[in-house]
Amino acid sequence: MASTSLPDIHSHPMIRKLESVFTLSDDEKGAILNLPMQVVDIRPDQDIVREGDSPSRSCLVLDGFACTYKITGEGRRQIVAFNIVGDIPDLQSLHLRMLDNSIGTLSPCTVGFIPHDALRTLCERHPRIASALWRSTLVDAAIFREWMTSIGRREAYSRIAHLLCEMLVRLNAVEKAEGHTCDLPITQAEFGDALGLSTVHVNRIFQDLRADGLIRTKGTQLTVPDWDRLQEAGEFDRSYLHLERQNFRL
Amino acid sequence: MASTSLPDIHSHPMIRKLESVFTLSDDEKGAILNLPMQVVDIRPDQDIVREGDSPSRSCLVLDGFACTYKITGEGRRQIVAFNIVGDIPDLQSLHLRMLDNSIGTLSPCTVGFIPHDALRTLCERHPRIASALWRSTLVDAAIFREWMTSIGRREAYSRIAHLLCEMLVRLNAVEKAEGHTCDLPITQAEFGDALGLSTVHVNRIFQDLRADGLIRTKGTQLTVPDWDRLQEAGEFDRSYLHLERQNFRL
DNA sequence: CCCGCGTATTGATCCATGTTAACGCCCGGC
DNA sequence: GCCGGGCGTTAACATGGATCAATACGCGGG
Repeated sequence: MASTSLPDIHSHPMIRKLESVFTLSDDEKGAILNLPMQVVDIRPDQDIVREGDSPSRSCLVLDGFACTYKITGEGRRQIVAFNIVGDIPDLQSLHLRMLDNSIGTLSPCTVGFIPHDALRTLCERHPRIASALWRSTLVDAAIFREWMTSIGRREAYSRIAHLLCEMLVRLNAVEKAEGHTCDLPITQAEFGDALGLSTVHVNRIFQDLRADGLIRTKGTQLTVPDWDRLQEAGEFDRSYLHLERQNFRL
Repeated sequence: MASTSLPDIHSHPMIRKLESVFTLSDDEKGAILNLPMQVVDIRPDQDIVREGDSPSRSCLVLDGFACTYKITGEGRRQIVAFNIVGDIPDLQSLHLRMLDNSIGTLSPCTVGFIPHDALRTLCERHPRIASALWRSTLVDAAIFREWMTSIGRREAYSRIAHLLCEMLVRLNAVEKAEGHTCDLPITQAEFGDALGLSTVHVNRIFQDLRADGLIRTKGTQLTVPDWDRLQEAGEFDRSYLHLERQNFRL
């Protein structure tokens, strides 16, 4: 599969992501740019891969919002992660035969499928890239731990505040937010599925957050007028995101 | 630091764990056996490492039960993982500068501290071991996802049933259970902290599970008289544990 | 054999959040 | 400009689980 060439080197989301940890050599950058990648556009609310699949490739989110989720025996959905540009939400399938979760789009998405063979070769030849990819799966795990803590031990108000803080910081890190404003094409029902709350309750709390002046929304756009108070409300401390070399205005 | 030599090759928990995925060469086994390891006994309810630490070594659980946890701003505890023999609960610190969680003992524990240097060298020289360690952090993440789903979307009864199934399967995998019986030195308060429930409610549900004939307890010992029904009650499907080559009686 | 302490158990009451069911708004398609 | 569907909003009511406060049990130490 030929790779669709991207405008310039720094716009490759994988390079951008890895460079947030350390500087890549030209050789390493070249190896990434030469990865075979099948680029596909996907409509909203479509599954990219399904629980039980044994994919032979992983998907890199090039644009849009996706989510990782599981469905309960009773048919209830738990979203365990929101995936944004640069994320490789099923990188785990490189080492685990069977997917234990599904991944679906929330908004229109562009994703790049990269064969496992190519990734394995990349890792063998470039140990630093292998480490960086390992690291990125460890950051994902850190986010899981934080979400678990939110869902298990924080009340709805701070749970939502926390998630909004996280999304804003992560989107800033990939330049998909301008300061305290970002586009967040996530419905209240989807927030509920991520936070273990009902849609109705999410709605109630959103109104409280607005009334308290912590957030403002306009369509899918979120603005945070009082970043400090939102962080307090959510007990948000970004260190679990393990961001390094970030150029935050936040 | 000299390694305390262990009885025989197969009793090294790390070898046993890695061999559950693929067969190690003698060379690989030797490298693991030669890892420098400081062996320490730790009393119950002691922290092994704390959130915010930047350790230069990782700890391998050699015996006993430990847990990974976070404390909320309001001082509430969320246990995000139970650690048993063979687990390396802070392996992540090999690639992430700062720990985003604490790890503490539940029962008396023996742990082995292995310097990061030694682990990094091991990974460089033995790529298959590196992959296996990466894999094991991915399995940990899969367990996080499953717990999140339980906490977010399952009611208390099936949440507890699910966790008991998981512990029994994991303990069987490391030969720390005999069929449907195992020693589980975890208090009801600790179960509560792991499941996002109050101690009182955990107690009530345990009584329901006993009354329904799904479990029996005697001190810290758990017996599951009806494995099928317990699995149903917890919607338990072990595939997320990604066990391979297991010799289950279960 | 008794004491003391951590853990399990119980009962009463409260409340955060779920459920159900309308209704309304906005936006894209025709 | 109207229609339809998804999403947000509201209200009334139900409930799982939290909290608080005793009380009981089991076990190691003296």
